[in-house]
Amino acid sequence: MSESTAVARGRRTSRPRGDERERAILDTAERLLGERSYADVSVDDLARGAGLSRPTFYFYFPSKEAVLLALLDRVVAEARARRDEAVTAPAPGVEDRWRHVIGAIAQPFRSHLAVTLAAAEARATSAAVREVWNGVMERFVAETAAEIEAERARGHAPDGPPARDLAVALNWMNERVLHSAFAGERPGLAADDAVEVLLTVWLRTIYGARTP
Amino acid sequence: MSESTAVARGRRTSRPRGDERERAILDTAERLLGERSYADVSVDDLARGAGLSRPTFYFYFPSKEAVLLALLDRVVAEARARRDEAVTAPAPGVEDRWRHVIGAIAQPFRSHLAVTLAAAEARATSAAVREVWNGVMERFVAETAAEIEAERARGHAPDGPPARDLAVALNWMNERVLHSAFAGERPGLAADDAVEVLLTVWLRTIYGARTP
DNA sequence: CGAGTCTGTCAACAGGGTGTCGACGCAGCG
DNA sequence: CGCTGCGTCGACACCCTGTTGACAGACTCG
Repeated sequence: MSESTAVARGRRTSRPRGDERERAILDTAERLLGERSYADVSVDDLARGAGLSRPTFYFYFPSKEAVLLALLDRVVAEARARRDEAVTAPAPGVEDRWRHVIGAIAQPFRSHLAVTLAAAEARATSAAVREVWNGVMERFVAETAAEIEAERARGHAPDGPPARDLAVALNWMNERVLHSAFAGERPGLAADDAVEVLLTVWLRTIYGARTP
Repeated sequence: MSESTAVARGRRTSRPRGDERERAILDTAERLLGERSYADVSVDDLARGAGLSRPTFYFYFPSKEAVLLALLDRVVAEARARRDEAVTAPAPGVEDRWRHVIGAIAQPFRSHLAVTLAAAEARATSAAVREVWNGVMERFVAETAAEIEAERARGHAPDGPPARDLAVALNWMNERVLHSAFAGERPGLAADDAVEVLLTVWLRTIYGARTP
């Protein structure tokens, strides 16, 4: 897991060639995934798109899945970074804080729509993708749970089910609702409205009422 | 869409044979899907499991997908029926009513776990499965929205975002959380706790507080 | 400066899946 | 009794994946 960053191919005295082609594959993948589904993009498409033969593709990546994982890693890392930013940034109030956290996570997935949708599709069959994805969710859940507990400790949020259980429900909700909004699924929310609706559910669930 | 029921194969003077084999394929599918993933079950497995050759399988079903749709139709129909029951059944209070509705929908999907997980997997690639699934969700959402509006009209539920938007978020949440609970994904809730946690989110979201 | 080694490349193959075609047997029916 | 059509399957065409083995060019080190 977390291939891409781990693939620090050793000494590269004067061989920019390899990196270029790896890049070309990655770029081709993101482009093609914008046009058709993950299942409909073959290794051959990726190779040809990057100007090489299929066997040569396998020199750079062990599979189509690995390409997606590399792409996904970048998006996931960005989402994590944005969330951290939003959490530490000063906010005028509790409501705005949560709004920014939810929006910060959503933003990278929205702007890399092709990768997001491909990952959601591949997750159904690829254990590796599922692992990365659930790892991200796990972290969001743990952080959310801690934040809810802090609010309860401060006396701002009422008691109720275990904070972690609520965090699980809320984070999975966000994942599913944002996915359906981004993919234009029906039933679904408009992508621009989604964060505000989700925020309402979060606030009411955590604080027992919209205005804590 | 909705193949199975529509496949009322015409006059069958004395040919119970065909129905038996169709049944055998369906049974084999549900059994095999309990053992491995949808992707790992081939048409050949289905055919052999039902005691026929691959080409003969195609006499009964146009594809593996069609078999899953037939299986899914039954589960979906049951979920719809259970929900209708729960809605009309007398309930001691508002909270119990919602609890029974959520639980009623969850139950058939839980007891036909293999089909549920296979459908979730296939939805990623099959437009037909997605259509059936989203059709079910659409109906649940519409009904939920109407129920929320009724509660608002009665003065029991506070105003807020459009009822339909909340209904979309809540129903997708249930779908995703129940799926992860049933599949044993992490992060996830214990299958037995899930309904109660979801109920809390529903009540707080709809009524603004746990106890309306 | 030439032998060795490493990166990069691809034609050809093996294997497994899907869906189709054409032949064939075996009912019931006129 | 011979026709019609359901049910059946062997064999085929096709597409996709991942591997093998041979080979070219460049750097590198004695």
